[in-house]
Amino acid sequence: MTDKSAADRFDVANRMFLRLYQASNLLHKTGTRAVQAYGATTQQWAVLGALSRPANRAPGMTVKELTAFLMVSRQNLTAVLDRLEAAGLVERTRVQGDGRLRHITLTPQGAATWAAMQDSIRTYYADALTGFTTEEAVTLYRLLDRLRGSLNRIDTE
Amino acid sequence: MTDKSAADRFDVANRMFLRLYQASNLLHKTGTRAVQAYGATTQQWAVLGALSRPANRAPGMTVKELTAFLMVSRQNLTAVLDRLEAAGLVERTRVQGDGRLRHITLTPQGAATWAAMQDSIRTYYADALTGFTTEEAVTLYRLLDRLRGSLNRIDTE
DNA sequence: CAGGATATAGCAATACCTTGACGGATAAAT
DNA sequence: ATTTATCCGTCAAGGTATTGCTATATCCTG
Repeated sequence: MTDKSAADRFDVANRMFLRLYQASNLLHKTGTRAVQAYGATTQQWAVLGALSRPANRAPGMTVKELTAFLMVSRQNLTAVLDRLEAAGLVERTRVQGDGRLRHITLTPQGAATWAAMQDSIRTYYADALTGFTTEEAVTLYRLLDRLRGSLNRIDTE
Repeated sequence: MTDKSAADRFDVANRMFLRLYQASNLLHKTGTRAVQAYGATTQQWAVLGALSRPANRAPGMTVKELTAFLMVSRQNLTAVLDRLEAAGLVERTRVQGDGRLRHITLTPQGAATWAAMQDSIRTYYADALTGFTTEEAVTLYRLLDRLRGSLNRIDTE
């Protein structure tokens, strides 16, 4: 029956989005606790992680690139960067050739902090994925990636 | 090799949590936009949804039950309930037999608003799950449910 | 060179989320 | 009956997230 399957789909969506909401809140709660010894939060962790990737390590990333990568608003990211800059973990430098841009780079202290955080992050990931096979984790990643894609489509329409 | 699979697992976890972070932000952004005509947000939507379930419709839910259901702090929920109460959508009433408790119930206006929101919610769910089979949505729900469980275990340890 | 698009930045308003601490009212246990 | 525990609200501080508006550069195109 079409009615029944439509009702099922609605019910599944309802439960799924509630779990997404709960899991996200728990991620920030437990994740921030995992790195609080370094004075960081999950969002700051995400920014440091983005900047520490080999391809972005040397040249840094512009604010625009960071907002595109993390999918957050510029106004929100500015505040996070302010805190990271105040903590001495990140630096904003003007770009030669295009004065509008500022490249966000890790400071030596930021790189050291990121390196020091790795053990805690490893432990956190291991704890969070207890009971998950790597294949299941990959499946979850792919489904979340597609959901992100469809939500992003809704957003930019 | 143990090293290789451990590195893979770390990498998968890293990508998966970034997608969770992004999808969650997009959920609140696009979801709130979907119900903003009713003056609601995704969190208020979640509260109204909890209260409108048949089992909880008549007696209402205590603050403690709501915080357990939504997995948010009491202090946070109080503010959300204040806004819903100010909007006339929910009511706090003292419970006979146990004066410590307050039952949160939908007002007639709250029930009407919830009913009116259903079309927008249906459309939103359909849009968000475009490209997903119902089976895939179920798989995502189950994986998120397990992730929520393991994060909750981390939280309460 | 003028005009439009881009990039950064600040300010304001609103809402959500956490932790911690304090207090009042009520109920349960000793 | 006194102590202990539970439920709820409040105040405070810190951080994250959105939208909307304004401003200041800079770059590119016509």
